[in-house]
Amino acid sequence: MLNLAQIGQIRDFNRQYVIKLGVLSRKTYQTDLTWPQARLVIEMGLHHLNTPIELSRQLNLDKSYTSRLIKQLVSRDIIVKEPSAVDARSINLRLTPDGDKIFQQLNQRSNQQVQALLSGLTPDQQTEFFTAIQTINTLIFPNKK
Amino acid sequence: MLNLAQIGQIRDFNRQYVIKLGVLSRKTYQTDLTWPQARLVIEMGLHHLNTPIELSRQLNLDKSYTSRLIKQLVSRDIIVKEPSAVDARSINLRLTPDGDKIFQQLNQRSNQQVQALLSGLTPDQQTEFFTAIQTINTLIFPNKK
DNA sequence: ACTAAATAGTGGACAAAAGCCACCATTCTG
DNA sequence: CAGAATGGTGGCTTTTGTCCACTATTTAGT
Repeated sequence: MLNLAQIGQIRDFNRQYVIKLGVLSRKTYQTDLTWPQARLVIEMGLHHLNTPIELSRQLNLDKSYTSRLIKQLVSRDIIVKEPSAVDARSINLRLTPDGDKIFQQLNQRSNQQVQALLSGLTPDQQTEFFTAIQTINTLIFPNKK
Repeated sequence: MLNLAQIGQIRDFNRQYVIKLGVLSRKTYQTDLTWPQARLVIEMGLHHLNTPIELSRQLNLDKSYTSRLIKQLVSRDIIVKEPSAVDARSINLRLTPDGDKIFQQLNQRSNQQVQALLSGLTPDQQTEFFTAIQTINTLIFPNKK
């Protein structure tokens, strides 16, 4: 078991890391999207989540809020709604070509942000960083394919 | 240099970790504080930041917003303002005895949350986790005492 | 097959969180 | 000593998020 000083260090790290990532990533890069809108688009493009309920669960957002965000994106021709073939209560969402362009843009800039974050490190240090992330990932989020 | 797949894994981790910590930590445990208020109290208790400007910088909050949060905490006798001896523009903040109790409570529960997060791991895995956090910490936040 | 519970989505109303701007007072800098 | 920078505050607005109620469908139990 870890002692209190160690727990404290973990919490310190957590606070700092969250703030740092928040600052870095809350940018939406000339896409005219708000940050929550961009989160939806990124999840759709990256993980191919295509129902409102999946998105709201993944992003931990209220489903009515999610519904409104989707509505905003639909009205801007970034995503489209289609009826679900398997569940009449549900809908399938799809990025439009415009939406996909926006996703590509967000995705590319996000990659650049991470690279910038690591740009002060040597290649060896970057690998060390990556390995540590993998370690934490498998320990904390074990149920991943 | 890391390749795109690795960058992608890091970003995946970042997103998940931020969401997880957000969910876990946004609780203020019967303290009747809002989350931003609690953040201020924790920073004060933990790092002894005692001016509004330090707090706003550390938490990355707008200074007018910070000012309002402080006002709320003062009105609830959780912190007090005192004139600064060294800079007449500034103020010193201090937790009242009540405020300190609240801090202790928040702090203890936050520790328990981290412990709960790690409770599914063996002691060896917990140590592995801690080491990985330390690695990332020193790589990303090198300028720490 | 039938009913009750659970689930997906929506909208109204509202609260919480945060940002922008202008301003004052003080301190720092050249 | 003038001008720039800094710390703090308040007005005002926007963004973000929550709660609740409701409809339509699907699932589970019997």
